[in-house]
Amino acid sequence: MVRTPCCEKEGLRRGRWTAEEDDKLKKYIEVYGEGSWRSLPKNAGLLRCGKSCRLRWINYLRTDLKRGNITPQEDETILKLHTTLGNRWSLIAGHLPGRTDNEIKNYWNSHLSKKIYSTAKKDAPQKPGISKGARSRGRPNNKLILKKDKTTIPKESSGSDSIAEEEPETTNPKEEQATSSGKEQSKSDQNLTTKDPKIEEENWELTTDGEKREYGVLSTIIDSGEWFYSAWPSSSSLNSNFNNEWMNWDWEGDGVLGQNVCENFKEPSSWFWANGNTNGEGEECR
DNA sequence: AAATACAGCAACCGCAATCGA
DNA sequence: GTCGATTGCGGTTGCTGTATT
Repeated sequence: MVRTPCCEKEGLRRGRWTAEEDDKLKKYIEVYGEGSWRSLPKNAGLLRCGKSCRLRWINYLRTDLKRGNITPQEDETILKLHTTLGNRWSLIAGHLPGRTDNEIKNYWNSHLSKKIYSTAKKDAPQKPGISKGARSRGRPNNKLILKKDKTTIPKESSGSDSIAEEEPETTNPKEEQATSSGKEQSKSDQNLTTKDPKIEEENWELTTDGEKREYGVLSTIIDSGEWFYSAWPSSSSLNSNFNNEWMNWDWEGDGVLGQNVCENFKEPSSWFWANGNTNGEGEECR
């Protein structure tokens, strides 16, 4: 089936919007309301694609938008939500009134991902053969990964939100970027030439002495029985205490999947992040 | 001062989901 | 149930301003 273009491209303007165009769009929507994006440009006297009009309105012209820099509180909220939601920017934006998914996505890509990535790189033990300069403009897959074999798969979970979010191993940067949302998961599934891994996910509440501190997602690969934990602590620390067993977190980046190096891995009951503030420990298990 | 590199972000593109006839 | 149109989302591109050499 041939895709129908969202609008005819001929004669339409592209690129940055002018103040005049903004004004036309704003006035039209104020009178007639949002929607009917396909017919809107013609009716409003704009030489733009309807899709472009919608984007411009949603991201910049809406009156309920909050302008200005992301605050430290918002920064922290984005980090925490990204831990559990992944790259589902619209969902994250839903928790930040006045912010748009595009804004948050840009902020993540230009600020937070770098911040986290540099912390991980600095703190994590270096693997031989990892080229530090290998990553250029690509987006890192900055997620902590914990792997374990089938014998220790926990049976119970504290949540049931099933989100296909993670692929266990990808070396293609393009694939790595597409693993963070359910939608993108299905997208990349379509592109896989090998067997698709079926992943079951469980939300875990990370606590210390009954105090809720953080969330993460425990993903189990059904076929292989492998499982791994994916989360970002707000501290970006690479260590965690797991039933008093110190674990060494590695990170997935530059196409390298990290591994857990501790023995005696037990079913989790309580967690806390060793972020250097909440405790003074943080030794790695080697 | 000019050239180059880099960072930030607005906008575009393609795909999937949803809607409605 | 099917199919085309529309909408929404997330990845990516490329322009622009700023920093560095």
